[in-house]
Amino acid sequence: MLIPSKKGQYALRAIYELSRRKDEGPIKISTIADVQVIPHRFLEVILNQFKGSGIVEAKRGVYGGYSLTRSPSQITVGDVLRYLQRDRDATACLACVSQKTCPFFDNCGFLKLWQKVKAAAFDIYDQTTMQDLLDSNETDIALKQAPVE
Amino acid sequence: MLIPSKKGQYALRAIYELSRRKDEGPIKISTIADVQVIPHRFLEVILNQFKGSGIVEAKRGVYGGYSLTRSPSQITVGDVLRYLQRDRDATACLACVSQKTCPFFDNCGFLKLWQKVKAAAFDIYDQTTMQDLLDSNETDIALKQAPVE
DNA sequence: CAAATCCCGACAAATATAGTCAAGAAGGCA
DNA sequence: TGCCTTCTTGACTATATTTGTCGGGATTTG
Repeated sequence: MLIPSKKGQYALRAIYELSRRKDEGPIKISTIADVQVIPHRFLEVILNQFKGSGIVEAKRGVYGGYSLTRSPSQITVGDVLRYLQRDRDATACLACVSQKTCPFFDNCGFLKLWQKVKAAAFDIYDQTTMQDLLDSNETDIALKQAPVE
Repeated sequence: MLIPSKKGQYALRAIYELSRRKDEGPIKISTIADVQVIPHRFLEVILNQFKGSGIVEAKRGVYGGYSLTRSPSQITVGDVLRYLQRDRDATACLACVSQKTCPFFDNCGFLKLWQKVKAAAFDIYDQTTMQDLLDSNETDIALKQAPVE
């Protein structure tokens, strides 16, 4: 998974939405789900997994919802993706499909290659903050409204 | 898929094996499967998909088997992975999970990010030839036999 | 012709991903 | 207090994808 699964993309979109509205106080799951077109129940599961991540926090009750615990410029795509994967990465060998079933163990000629690629991908993910995404999206919209001909 | 699935890894290992033995004439599927620990029948399917790729060619009959059509230094990991994916990439949007279901179409803030990551990965894959893998593996083995202390 | 080998399409099994549900806990407010 | 709203939790189901298998057919060589 270097281009995230739907779940990963939902997570990012949800956190992106929270970033967009960081000054509106807690945002309800149902609001995020509506705006970002994510199945409500599934988003519950997803956001719940971010408990303890230090990225979001939840509040129950009438004025409850989710909000960010740090500013969008301090949350990277890498943070989000890594957190979503934390248990899997521990066991699974990123190089071969699985260290147990790889017949070459530490002598697999492809291992270094996979590591290089994963590093390259996470270089990019780690350098991209939620704030960057907000900014780049605004630029896009501006360009569309006043296109250069 | 930027770190290849098992199938992709099988394909690479098979072509790697053909590279190692490029001077031995056609190699039987069953030989490749044995050496590289790949399910025989599955490998049949996989190699069959490379028909028309310009990477390998098959010969039937008693002294039949597979062989490369170009030298290992002219086959990149990118060639192999791309060929394996050719039909999928045509329809599926590499950016969102699928263009049809992505609610943001061409306005998805993440699209450029996925493209960047995919490009970074294929930069590496396209620069890595089968010959490179052969060479690097030999170096590894040499280092193990005479480790620097 | 027979034996070896690839070829082909359909099928089956395993795994991963995506999504749902029901009941509970907690916060806010009258 | 009691009620409404919202997150919490864990189990459950459904769907898609990946990984394989099988039987029989086509080719080549001797």
